Amino acid sequence: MNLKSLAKHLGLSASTVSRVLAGRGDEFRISKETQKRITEQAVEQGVHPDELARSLRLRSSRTIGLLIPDISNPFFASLARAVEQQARAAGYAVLMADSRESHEVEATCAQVLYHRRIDGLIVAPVGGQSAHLAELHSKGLPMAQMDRVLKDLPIPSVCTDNFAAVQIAVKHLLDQGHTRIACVQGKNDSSANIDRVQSYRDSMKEAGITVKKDWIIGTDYSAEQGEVSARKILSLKQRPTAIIAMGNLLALGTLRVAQEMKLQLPRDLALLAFDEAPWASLLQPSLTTLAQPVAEMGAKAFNALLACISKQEVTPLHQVLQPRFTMRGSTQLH
Amino acid sequence: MNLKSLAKHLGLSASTVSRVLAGRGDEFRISKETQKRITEQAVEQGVHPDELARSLRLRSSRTIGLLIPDISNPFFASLARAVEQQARAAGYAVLMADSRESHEVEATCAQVLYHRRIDGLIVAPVGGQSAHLAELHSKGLPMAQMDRVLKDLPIPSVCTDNFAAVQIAVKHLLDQGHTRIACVQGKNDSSANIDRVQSYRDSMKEAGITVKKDWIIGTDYSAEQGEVSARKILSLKQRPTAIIAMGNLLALGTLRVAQEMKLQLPRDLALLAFDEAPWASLLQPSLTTLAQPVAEMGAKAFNALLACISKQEVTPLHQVLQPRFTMRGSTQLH
DNA sequence: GTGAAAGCGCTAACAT
DNA sequence: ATGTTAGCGCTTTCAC
Repeated sequence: MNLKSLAKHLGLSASTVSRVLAGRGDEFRISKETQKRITEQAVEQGVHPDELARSLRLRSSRTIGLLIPDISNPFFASLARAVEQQARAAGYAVLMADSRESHEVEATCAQVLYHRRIDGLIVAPVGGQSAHLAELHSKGLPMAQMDRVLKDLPIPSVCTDNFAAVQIAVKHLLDQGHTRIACVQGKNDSSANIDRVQSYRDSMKEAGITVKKDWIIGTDYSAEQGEVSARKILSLKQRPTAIIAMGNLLALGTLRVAQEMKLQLPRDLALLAFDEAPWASLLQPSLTTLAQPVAEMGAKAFNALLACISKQEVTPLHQVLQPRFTMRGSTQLH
Repeated sequence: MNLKSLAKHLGLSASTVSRVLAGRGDEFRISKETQKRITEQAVEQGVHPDELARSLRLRSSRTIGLLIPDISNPFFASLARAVEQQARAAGYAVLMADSRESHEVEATCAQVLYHRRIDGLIVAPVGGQSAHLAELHSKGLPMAQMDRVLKDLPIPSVCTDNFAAVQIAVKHLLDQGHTRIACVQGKNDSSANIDRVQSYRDSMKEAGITVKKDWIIGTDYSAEQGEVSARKILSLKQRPTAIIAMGNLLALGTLRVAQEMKLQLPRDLALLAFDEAPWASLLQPSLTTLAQPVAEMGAKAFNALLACISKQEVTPLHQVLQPRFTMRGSTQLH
């Protein structure tokens, strides 16, 4: 049952029905009586305008794309949730795609979404390459970036202050007397990771400590890779006494190795990790974390996108949110 | 740039271009030369048929809806990932919505998706109420259910064998000498929870143990609720010696309380939980789990939906997958 | 081998 | 205060 047949059934034109159903009856001075007739019948027959047809006609689908590298990572899952909630509240639907940390998948997904006429795209880019996204942006697709930022593109972004976060982390570890501090890093061309590692280098240099090249290891954000990296780091002759894990799954991988090697935290090894997780406080000892404000990040990214869609200026173009540091037992002998 | 303007640019009709771009050039005996001209120009100009317009014309959007109660729960996040992957491989896009465990939100989301002309809907229902979903189903919307099943609806479903899972769990705990076994349950009108609790009751009865009513507590699947429930259970005068948590977050909540009360696992309390999680093996002691085959569940749900969409019979209507039991330290004194 | 025309269901400009 | 018409971009029937 569609709008046109409802119109016929009521002896009215499709336009009139359309106007009333769009809630613009008064605006077009449709008589109260007609309005009532239409609304009542529409409810009774369960008639709603077909969104597909509307989208085509209005040149706007009120749908956004959400492109994420790994929805099974709790950090991104929470981010996705925040975006979806904001979007729904604003009357937008969300086409979700998981790029699986692959540039190729990211590129094809973005294309597919684009051809489905999304009004805008929120992306947590895989990182490293930006041409495929730049192309869509130059074709006029409104976009916003979250978490990871392709800085060569003039696309609004929202991310955590990764510099500040790692500064806090390193300072904390130095305060605890550590000097051999290592990093289990994530995807090494993702902006988040680049910033984190750079901040680590800066902070270490400032403290007068030479960072050995074996102290920064890792290729992606998975628990498996965390294990591999941690195993390398903890097998060094001069074993580091502290590790900063650049993601919650990396921390898990690192912990697995620490247990396997029977290292006692924080005595034999201090561990500090990005991302708050419900299990962080439950480990023995509990895990010191750098929480990223996910809900805020998701919401701000959506708002930035909304601004782009309505051709407004987004200022600042790149928003940086403060992390929350929670000191727990994994780094602190009390 | 669209198909029509490309046609004009080539001095051809839109029909011809459409046919070639749909890969049906040979079928319509379009000359090889024309085909080549079209394909080349299309690539060069980056022309792709507008999916919105196609959907309208073809009466199929090649989009499915995915309605989930809480995407930030790792179990559902993994499920969503599996569905999205299958869908993409089959050329479908996924409109994702999070019902936040609310019937109202679920109902509105389902409506919204329906009016966006999704070809089908995969839902992990909040549970308890089914009328809002039944309505859409009776309107002809192909549907499939995952994890939780509304058994009064003739809609295909895929879920874990919750009966078998809890049977294994209870048997294991009995074998360890426990008799006062309690449940931290999830949403008590979700089918998964109902089955799990029923199986618990059956198994206990079979073992000749009377289940006290204080032994089954809980209202939803969150860590917070897990805490509340566990606190009640562990404050009973005759404290249960074992707890089965019906979800991974519930287990976390329970653990929090156990730590707070300085209970030593498994000596003072045995804990066994649904859902495998990357942190399960890392806790001290590690957590005994009942893993659900999420990837398989997501894939099978999508396949069932696909069958519905193409009007095929789905048999069996309700698929039940076997859980994987992993015995770890939280239930076992060695 | 290719094109013209109709129509998917809607909305907006232009009637009256 | 409401209707008629055109058109969003595509596919398909029918025509030549």
